[in-house]
Amino acid sequence: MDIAHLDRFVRRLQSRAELQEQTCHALQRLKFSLLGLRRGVTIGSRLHPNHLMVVADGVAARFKTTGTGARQIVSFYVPGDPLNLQDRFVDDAEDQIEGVGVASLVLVPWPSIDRLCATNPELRAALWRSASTEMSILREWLTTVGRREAEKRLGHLLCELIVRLKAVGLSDGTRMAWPFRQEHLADAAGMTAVHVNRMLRRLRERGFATVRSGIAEIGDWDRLREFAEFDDVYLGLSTFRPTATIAV
Amino acid sequence: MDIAHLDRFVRRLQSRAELQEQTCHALQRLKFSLLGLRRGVTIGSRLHPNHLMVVADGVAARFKTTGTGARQIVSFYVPGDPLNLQDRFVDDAEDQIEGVGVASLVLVPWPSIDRLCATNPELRAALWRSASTEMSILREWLTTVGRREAEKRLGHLLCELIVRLKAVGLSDGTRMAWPFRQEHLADAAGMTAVHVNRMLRRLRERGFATVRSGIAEIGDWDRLREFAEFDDVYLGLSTFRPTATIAV
DNA sequence: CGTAAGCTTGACAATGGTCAAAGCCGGTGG
DNA sequence: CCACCGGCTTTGACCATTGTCAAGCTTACG
Repeated sequence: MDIAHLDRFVRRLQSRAELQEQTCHALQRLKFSLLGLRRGVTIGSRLHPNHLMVVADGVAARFKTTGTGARQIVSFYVPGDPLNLQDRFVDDAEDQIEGVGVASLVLVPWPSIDRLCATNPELRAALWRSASTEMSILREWLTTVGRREAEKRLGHLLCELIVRLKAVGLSDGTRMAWPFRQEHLADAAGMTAVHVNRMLRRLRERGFATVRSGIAEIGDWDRLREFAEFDDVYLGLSTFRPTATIAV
Repeated sequence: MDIAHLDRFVRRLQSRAELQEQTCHALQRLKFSLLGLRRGVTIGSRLHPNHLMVVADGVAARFKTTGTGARQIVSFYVPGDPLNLQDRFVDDAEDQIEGVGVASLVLVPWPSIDRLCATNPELRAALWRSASTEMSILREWLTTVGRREAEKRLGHLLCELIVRLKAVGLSDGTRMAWPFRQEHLADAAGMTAVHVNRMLRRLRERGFATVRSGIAEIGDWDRLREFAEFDDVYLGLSTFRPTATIAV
C-alpha cells in the first residue's frame, strides 16, 4: 500500500500530461513520509513548508475563515491531488487544511522534487498543469457559488467529485465513498447546513442522487448533469477517459 | 509609451519576486504586438494560444456564462497582469475576456518566453508566483462571494483594486480610475446590478467610498478596510510597499 | 442503554432578486 | 445651440430564496 500512495499522484499527473516512463519511475522512487489526519483535525497549509503534500487517502479540505467566523471551503482534495503546489514560492495568506473524515497525506521534500524538475521540463509542465487544473476548478466553483442556485450547487459538487474520484479509480461513476458532513457541503457551497439538508432532500426526491451517510449514489447521471449544468472540461481530464476501475 | 507596456509587466513580477537586472532587461527586449479591446468587446481566452497576453492599459475581465445566461466574472486584470499564464499547458474550459472600458493587451509569443525560462529558474519562479497570486485572489474572492454579505463584497473589491493599482503606480491609495459599470461589479460579486446600486449608496452614506462615473475615491481607508475584512496578504505584495507613485 | 454528534423539519425573518418607471448624462444630428 | 436618443443609474414596491432559531429524531458508540 505504501507504494500506492505516490502511485496515485503519478497517475493523476499522467491523466493530464504526457510523462515518460523514466520520469514516472523517478517520481515513484521519491522518499516520503506520511501524515495522518483524523476526522476534523486542522493544520495550517504552511505547516510543512519544505514538503509537497499529496493526498494519499480520504479527502482533505482547504478553507478560510472570515472575520465573523464563517468558513469557506475553497478546495476539496481527493487522493492523488497535491495540496500545496502553489505555496512553493509564495508567502501570501495561509489557509487551513482539514481532514474530511479520516485522511492521510504524503509529504515529499521539495528539494528532491526540485532536483527532478531542474533537468526535466516535461515534469515541470506536468506540475504546472496540475496547478492550472486547481485554478480552473476554482473558477468553475466561483461561478457556481456566485451564479447558480442552491440545489444546482450541490448537484454540481456531486458531479465534480464523482468524476474526479473516478479518474483515480475510486468510483465506478455511480457510487462513491462520502465522508462529508452536511456542514462541509454548506461551507463549500456558501450556504447553511439546514439549507443543504433541504436541497439534498430535493435532489433525492427528483431521483438525481442519494446521499446516505458514508455513500453517495447517483440516480440519473444524465439528468443530474444537465440539471446542474455540469460539463467536465474544466477538470482538464478530456484526454483521460478511464476504463472504469472500481473501488468504492 | 511602447516600452512602458512590458515595463509594467516586469514591475509586477518584481513586486513579488527577486529578478536580476539582466533578466528584467531581457524581458523588456521581448518582441510583442498590441491588441486593443474596445469597451465591452469580448474575445476567447484562447484566441491567441501562442501568445502570453498581458494587460497594458485599462482593465480586463475574465468571465464564464452559466446555462441560464448569467455571467460570473472570475478575475479582473489590471495593467501588468498576465491573463493567460496558466492556459499554457492546459486545454480545459475556455473563458471569455472582456475589456472593461477601453483596454489594450500586449501579446508576447510563448517561444520567446520559453527560451528565457529554459535557462532561468529565477524567471520560472517569478512566473509561477504570478500564477499563484491569481489563485490566491480567486480563493479570497470565492470566500467573499460565498460568505460575506453584499455590502462587504463591494467594499472588499474596492480595497483589492486600489491596492493592486497602487502597486503598479496607478493609484495614490485614495483615488483610482473606475471603468466599471455596476453590472461588472454585480457579475463579479454574484449579485444583481440593482443591488449593487443600493450597496454602493450605502458605502457612500457611511463615508467609506464614493464611486462616481470614471473615478472611485476612498473616504475612510481604515474603516472601509475593517468593515470589509480586507487584509492584503493574499495579494502577495507583502514585501512590496511602494512609495506612492501617483497617476489616476 | 445513554449520550453526543449530526440529521430533519417547521415556523418565521431577512437579504437579495425581480420588475418597472423615472432620471441622468454624454453624444449626435438638425 | 438645442433636442433627442441610448445606455446606464437610481429608486420603489413586491417577491422568493435562503438564513435563523429551535425542537425532535436517528445513529454510532462507549
